[in-house]
Amino acid sequence: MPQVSIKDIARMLNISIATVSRALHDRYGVNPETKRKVLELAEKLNYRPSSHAIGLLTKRTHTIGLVVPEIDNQFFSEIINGLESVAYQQGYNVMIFQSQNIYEREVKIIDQLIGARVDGVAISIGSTTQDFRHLNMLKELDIPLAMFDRVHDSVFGHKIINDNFDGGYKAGEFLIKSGHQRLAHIAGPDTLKLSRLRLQGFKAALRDAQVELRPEYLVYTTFRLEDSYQTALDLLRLPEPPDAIFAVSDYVALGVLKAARELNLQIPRDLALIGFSNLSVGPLLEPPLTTISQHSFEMGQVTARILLENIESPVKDYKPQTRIFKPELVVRNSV
Amino acid sequence: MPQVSIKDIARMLNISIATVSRALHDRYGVNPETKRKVLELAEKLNYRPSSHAIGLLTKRTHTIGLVVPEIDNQFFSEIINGLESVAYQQGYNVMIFQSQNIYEREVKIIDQLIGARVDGVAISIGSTTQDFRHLNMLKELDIPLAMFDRVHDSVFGHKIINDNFDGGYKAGEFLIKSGHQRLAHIAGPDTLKLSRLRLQGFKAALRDAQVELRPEYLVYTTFRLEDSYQTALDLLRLPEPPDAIFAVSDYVALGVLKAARELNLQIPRDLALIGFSNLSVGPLLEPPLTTISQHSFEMGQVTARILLENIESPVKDYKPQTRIFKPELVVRNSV
DNA sequence: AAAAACTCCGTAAACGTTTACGAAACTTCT
DNA sequence: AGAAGTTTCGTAAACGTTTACGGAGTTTTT
Repeated sequence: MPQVSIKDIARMLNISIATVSRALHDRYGVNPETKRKVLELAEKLNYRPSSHAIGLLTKRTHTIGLVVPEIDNQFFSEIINGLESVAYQQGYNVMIFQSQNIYEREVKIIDQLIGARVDGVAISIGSTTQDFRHLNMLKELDIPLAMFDRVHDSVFGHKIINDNFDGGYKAGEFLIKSGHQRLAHIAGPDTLKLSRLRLQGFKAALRDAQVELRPEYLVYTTFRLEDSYQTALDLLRLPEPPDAIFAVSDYVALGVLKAARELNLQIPRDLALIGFSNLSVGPLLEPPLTTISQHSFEMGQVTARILLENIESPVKDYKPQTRIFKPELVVRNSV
Repeated sequence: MPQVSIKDIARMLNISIATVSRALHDRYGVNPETKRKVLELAEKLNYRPSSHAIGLLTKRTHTIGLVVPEIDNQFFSEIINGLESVAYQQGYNVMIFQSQNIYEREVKIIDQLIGARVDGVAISIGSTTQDFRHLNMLKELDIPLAMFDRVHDSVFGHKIINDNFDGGYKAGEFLIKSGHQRLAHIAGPDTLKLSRLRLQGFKAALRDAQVELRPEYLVYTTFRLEDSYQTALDLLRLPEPPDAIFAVSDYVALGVLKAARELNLQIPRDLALIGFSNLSVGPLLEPPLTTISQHSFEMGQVTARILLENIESPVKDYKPQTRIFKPELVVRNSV
């Protein structure tokens, strides 16, 4: 049998739908006997209220839409968990979508979220997105928006970000303090703001310590393992290779690790290595990977809090908030 | 300004909602001029159809609900990606939920999915779930159900599973073929069927090769890294330690790796190690991890296909299908 | 010039739910 | 016994959309 509605129950019990509704909601003024019958039948028929009907009527869905580039990325899945933990606690539920870094898909997802009349949207913008109209549309529709990690200045909404500059700085600083001079950086795509900032922070640390960054020691890669492995290999095969590498992410650092093993380089003896993100496998690598940690779970929590506060407060025109998280150096044995 | 409806557009243009609806859907019999005006205004006002209204009316949502224990688990996120790829292609979208292996949450999610009137449900059952009424309810409500990886016999629905017995068998067989005799197994919780099956397969391989499995070489652990590390440590500190370990998962194998390093054991010289799942970091470990691979992406695709076929076909009482995937040995250097 | 056909559009019902309003029926008070 | 209050319930509108049906107005046919 298909889904049962409040109408069906009313008909079967020969009462009105209003009474059924009241009984189900434990409202005042309904005969205990009637109520018992309603609840019993509802239970028996597996009645579940239609969120469509309720959403249509109340214009509230108690749902927030969450868009990430990809979920098979520990950083994002930790953020998701943080965000969900807060949302559930406040009686909201979370619809998760992946943009796969494909612009068209991101737009389509946003359209769907608008269509689903979610109460708010949290997003980490895909790397290929250049046009932000779909996001700014949310403001016009009075749908609160929170961006995390991958944000953009031209978009109206809350921003919860990492201080990537600071992370890069800390990485450079630590490598220098550990006695290294020939520092290299394997950077991420220049189109990504986080790549640029980590690089800038790194450069600033070298400048402050008056350490030179040789041009050939600054190389770029994508986040694919093959690429970072190849890039690292090229870097380490230079006539005069670096004695320390700051990798833009732990994933990339894994590529370096592989390349170093290939060349029979001992880490940290021959080469110091520091990553970024604090992957959970980090401590289990040989050697355990020194890295910059990003408070991902907490970022998710804060994103949810800011968004929910915005949703629950009746203010029409909200002031976007910005929260910046300072990354943290996690010292293990790779430096 | 808040969300615009078809009514608003009709009012502004002094036409009826029916005409607006027809114009938007490119239906026959609407004046090109009128149509132009409608489309223009809809575009200008960022009109998006309410999925609630449509869902209410048509009883179809083109949405499937996906429930996994956790997404920060590569196996599941690969399945999700496989499932999404097929679903999107067929014009469906996917709502992802995490049960966190908490029974109450799983029930609540199912209730929500019923309330949201999704067209179908795909689930990997949480490890703590003992009561399956919430899942069997789906059948009563004519909502197609597909279970993947963690299924249960008493639930009516499609089943897409791994042959975990075969995986365990292959692991044991390979270790023996590689010349090892003192084989150990670090098993997962006995409550999980996949743990029991991998163990049984492993045992069968030993039996077939007439290799003894010493009682002290069979130990249990959870999937937490700390636990598997400790368990491995205890195992390797036995007076006569094993010379080969089959770990119930790659995560657990990581714990073994750590323990082995702690004890200065060389892998594969002093100890052979084989995992299960084929984590993406596997090839980057030292040594690269031999493992049993599970075709996760493909499992997701098949789950989607079976579910969608069921959804699109008008058959009322469907026959549950079962698809069994054979895992595959991936030989690297840890054996 | 009337009939027929076609073009374009509006009316209304339906989906499932909540809730304001009001109306019976019953109980209590004076 | 009538007034007043209480308990219990039903009516109806609204949310946004699709679609069957029918009705004008216009064009074509005979």
